[in-house]
Amino acid sequence: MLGVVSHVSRDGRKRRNFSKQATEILNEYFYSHLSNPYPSEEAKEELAKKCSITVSQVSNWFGNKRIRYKKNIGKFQEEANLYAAKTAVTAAH
Amino acid sequence: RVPLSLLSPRRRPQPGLKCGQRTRKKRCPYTKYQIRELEREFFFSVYINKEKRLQLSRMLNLTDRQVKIWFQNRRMKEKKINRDRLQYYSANPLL
DNA sequence: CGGCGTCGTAAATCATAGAC
DNA sequence: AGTCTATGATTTACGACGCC
Repeated sequence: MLGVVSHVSRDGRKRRNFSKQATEILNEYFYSHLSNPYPSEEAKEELAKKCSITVSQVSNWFGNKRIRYKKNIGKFQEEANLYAAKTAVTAAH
Repeated sequence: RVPLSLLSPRRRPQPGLKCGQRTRKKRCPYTKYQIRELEREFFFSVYINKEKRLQLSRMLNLTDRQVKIWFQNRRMKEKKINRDRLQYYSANPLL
């Protein structure tokens, strides 16, 4: 469709999966706010900065994550436990 | 009724879907032809008047509402493109 | 009030990067 | 090297709110 930022933007750069650190940060937020995984605009901006991605990309990531998590909680159980444990540790100290 | 936007920054997601009926229509991708014509009209004007909207919807086999919503979405897409462009350039000042 | 505006989102779908 | 699946982005369709 019309131009847009995705696969190939003007200088032929292709879409890449996000870095492991970025995904880590996003998942930490998601699983520590599992009862309401809807970051405010400000939170999105902060996440975007920390992850070196755009605010739109943060929104896309949460949109995808929410729906995919909801549709198959079982598949994400291991991941959920991992980040739950992680945030518990960091919160304890 | 207190606006949800005041309860917490910006609205909750919840469709609510009050007890009645009105099941949400499943997303139906438009054809290349439909999109070409919608884009053509959008290029002419990003706001479409009722008359042209009715005419377009008849021509493309879409409802009046679908055309209205398509234009709303298309305008939002335009904004997003510009927002992303700005973020891109501010992250890469040399370009 | 009614209609159309934006904003944020759900859900389906698209495109393809990457894992196997 | 070719199949797939996971993942990021885009496309329809709305609900909630605003304005006139």
